[in-house]
Amino acid sequence: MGDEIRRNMALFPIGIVMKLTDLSARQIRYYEQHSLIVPARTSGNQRLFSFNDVERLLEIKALIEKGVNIAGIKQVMNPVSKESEEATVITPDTEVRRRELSDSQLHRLLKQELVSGKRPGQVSLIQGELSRFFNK
Amino acid sequence: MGDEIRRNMALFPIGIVMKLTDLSARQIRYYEQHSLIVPARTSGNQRLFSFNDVERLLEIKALIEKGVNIAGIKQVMNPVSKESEEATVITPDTEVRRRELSDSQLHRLLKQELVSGKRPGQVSLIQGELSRFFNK
DNA sequence: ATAATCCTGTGAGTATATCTCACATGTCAT
DNA sequence: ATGACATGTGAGATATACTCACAGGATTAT
Repeated sequence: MGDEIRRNMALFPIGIVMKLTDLSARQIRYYEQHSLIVPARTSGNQRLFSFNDVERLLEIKALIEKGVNIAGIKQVMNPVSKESEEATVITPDTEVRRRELSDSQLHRLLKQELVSGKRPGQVSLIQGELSRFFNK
Repeated sequence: MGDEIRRNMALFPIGIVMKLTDLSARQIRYYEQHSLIVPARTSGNQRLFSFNDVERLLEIKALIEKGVNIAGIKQVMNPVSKESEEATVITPDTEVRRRELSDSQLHRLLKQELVSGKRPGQVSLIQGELSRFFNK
């Protein structure tokens, strides 16, 4: 429960996300334009991405590489939740809020199957990939 | 071992670190100037901070708030190193360190208030603070 | 008391990073 | 060939960050 809270905190500018995901800025913005991700913004309108955003981007990338188009990705991936849309932006007075993005396990299972070709229950490649960056 | 590698990955620009630590850019740069932290740089010379850097900054902040000066913080904290093992090298600032060391008042303060029950560099309280952001 | 030192604020001027918008291009599938 | 899709690229503007210098309050030393 409390586990996932900070994964929603907006931390990274697009430059870092580009390196983390090996996607171009154009691609990242394009995916946002199509509501695949909804990164937070600074007061100056700069995008700020959370761990969850990076995870989603890695999933998106994997699907793209499999030839899935945007519409297909929309079908397969969890829709961006209301809660995620108001990602936690860090401000001087931010008291971190508790929120839980818990629903649509069905979507998650579908996504995992499509992405990894594995049976549900297995950790997806993508999640494993992201964990290489900050979990271990 | 592989555990710590990613904690050392440069991810955050200074603006994010300011919010995470509630330190001013001036302070952060000043601490770097005195080698308390050594953030990475982008190709364009922008600072990039890792989780470890943020952790160190939170430790530094806690010490500052206790009235410890830079020299004292240097004494108490683990030296910055790429490898866990680092030889004690005599550097140009050794002289300064020695002079500060002669301040028995400071030394006693550090020993009593900061290293009580702990080994230097293991500031569990502060690490707990960082975990509020990422681990929970 | 005066001087020196430490730490942080602030401003100027410059450089880097990111933003939006528009147009171009390659790849498919009609 | 036409068109939709996904991405590249460039221009112009804004935001963020950089270094350097000076200022000043608080402490510490002379």
